[in-house]
Amino acid sequence: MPTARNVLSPDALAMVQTIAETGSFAAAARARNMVPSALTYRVRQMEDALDVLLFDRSSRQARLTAAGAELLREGARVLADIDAIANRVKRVATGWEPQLTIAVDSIINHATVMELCKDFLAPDPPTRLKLRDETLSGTLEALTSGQADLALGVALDAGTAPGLQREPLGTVRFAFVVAPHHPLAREPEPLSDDVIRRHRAVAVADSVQRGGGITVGLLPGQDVLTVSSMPAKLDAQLRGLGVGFLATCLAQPYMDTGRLVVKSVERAEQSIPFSYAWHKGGKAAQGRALQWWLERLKNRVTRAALLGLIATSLPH
Amino acid sequence: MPTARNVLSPDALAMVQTIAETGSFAAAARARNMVPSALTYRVRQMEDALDVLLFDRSSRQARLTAAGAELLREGARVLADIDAIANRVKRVATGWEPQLTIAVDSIINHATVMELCKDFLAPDPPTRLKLRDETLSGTLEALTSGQADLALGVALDAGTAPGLQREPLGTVRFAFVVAPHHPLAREPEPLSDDVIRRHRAVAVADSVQRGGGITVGLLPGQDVLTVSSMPAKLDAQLRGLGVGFLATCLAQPYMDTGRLVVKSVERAEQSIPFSYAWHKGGKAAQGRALQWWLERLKNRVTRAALLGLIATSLPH
DNA sequence: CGGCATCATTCAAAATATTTGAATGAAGGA
DNA sequence: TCCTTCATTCAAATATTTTGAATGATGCCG
Repeated sequence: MPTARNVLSPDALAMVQTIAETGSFAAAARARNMVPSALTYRVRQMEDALDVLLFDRSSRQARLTAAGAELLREGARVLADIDAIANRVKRVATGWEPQLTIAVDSIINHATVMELCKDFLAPDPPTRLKLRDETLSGTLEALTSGQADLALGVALDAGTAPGLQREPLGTVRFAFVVAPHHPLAREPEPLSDDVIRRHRAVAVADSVQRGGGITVGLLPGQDVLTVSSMPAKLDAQLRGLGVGFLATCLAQPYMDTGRLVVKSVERAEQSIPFSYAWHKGGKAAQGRALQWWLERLKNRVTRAALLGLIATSLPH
Repeated sequence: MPTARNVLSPDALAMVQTIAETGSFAAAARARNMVPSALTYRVRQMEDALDVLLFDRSSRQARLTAAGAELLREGARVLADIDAIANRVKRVATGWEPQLTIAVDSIINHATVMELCKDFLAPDPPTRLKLRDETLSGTLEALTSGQADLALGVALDAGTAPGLQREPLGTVRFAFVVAPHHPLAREPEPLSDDVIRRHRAVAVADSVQRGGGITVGLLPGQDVLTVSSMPAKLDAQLRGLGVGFLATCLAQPYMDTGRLVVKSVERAEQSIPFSYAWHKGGKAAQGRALQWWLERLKNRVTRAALLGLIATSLPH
């Protein structure tokens, strides 16, 4: 007793295609190096399993019924799927992961990440790439929760989790900067906490999904404008909507042109080391995609470019 | 020599699923009423065809490799597709079309069409329904060009094509109406062509795809605002953006509340009969979906509702 | 209209593929 | 260490598919 799952093999669907293309059972049998009765037998098997006639045989050449035409149409898509799957399974067996998810902190230079993606994807690897934008403790959490395979831009004091490997990217200096038209621009230095507290701060929202998240650099009782990334924080401060620390590498072009002014403050100035992290496991446990990225991240210039410390010009 | 197209049958994919779910070859064999060696043989066939190991056999229970996991993941979708196709082919064989396309003129009452669609789709027929909005000669052309199976709202003087069947929906009266704040509202009646020509007309664009299309009711040299449907024409005239004829059934609520004013004109007033049309062919050549619609369109109340001559309350 | 080529099918035999069941070696739990 | 249960091997049994000859039907061409 044949069932649909037994007889609707890709080869059977391909046979229906050949019949439609050649116009007759006889021609299709010749094209497939079969004897006509074998082809008749197999079509019958399909018709029995589906309990419908796929072909109208009242004329000399058998013609597709409406049901047969429907099977032809839908079957073409399944055929393409199967061929793609077979190809994909074979390629994954070579050691490449089906997918690699990278959590990218908003401090990380976006253009550099894109350049790396371009290099990775150029030889058409089997691995699909997925980027997730994160901020603050959300970057590491994506990794520890298993939602990401690699995290770029983890602050070194952001806690430690067992089972993770880390390597340093470099250190980012933060400066307290304001727009030149902001009232704080005219205050005598160094600025005290009391003076700063009277003005709105610009803060980046933590992208963490579990727990309360962290806030950085806020003074008690201070008004705050919350944005979703470091570039957005920069923009808000350029517009004089608020004040706060910015990575000097990010703010430097604007400091050079006078659109931002550095103010010295009584608080300790910040200088934070960032790293990248991935799950522990020897080289044998890592897919080739992750190995590719870890290899590229070893490069000193790449690291600096990711932190925006130099212009994007990666070595190959 | 097995190939991917031979061995990646839906039944084989289902077998991989059972192995993953039960956790071992032995349990999967029991679940499928097979002897263990038969299952081993079939897995081997798949592995040979794909030239990859789908299972790691170094432990007591065989475990999926990365390639095997990929096949499991992608295979689930193909399985669902195949089952849906088998179901669909069988239902199409019952006489229902895979798809029915209806061209609906913009004079037709939209809510009534939706009510009919709802009734048609309620018993979950195999036929997919596709509506196309058309205007003027585009409505009939969709039918004659084979892009629609049924046309609702064909003007009776819109030409005849061989091979079509027609039935009347009813007659729509058109009145020349203007917004009360429009300058023409204060002109003495009946309005001559010379007076009308000085004011912008609102015209509906013909949706026809071949040929130049037709324009209705424009005077030579008259300014025109072209919109895409009768409801849009009504809206433009309510806003006093232009003037022209409107179906009285469409304009009546606004005439009653004084938002539109009827003006008598020297030109002959329009009263146009509309019909619906489909391809010639006896009942045996029509799918059951088209038959359903033709049966419903025989009803006198349905016809009036489609022309907006009565409120939408269809008999079942 | 008749003849002929070619179509799809039937049928039984041949060939091939799949399944069975017993035996074996290995993993892993108590 | 012993025992259960795992996956595999192997040859025989069973099932399925293919073959090839014969047949009846369609439809083209002279």
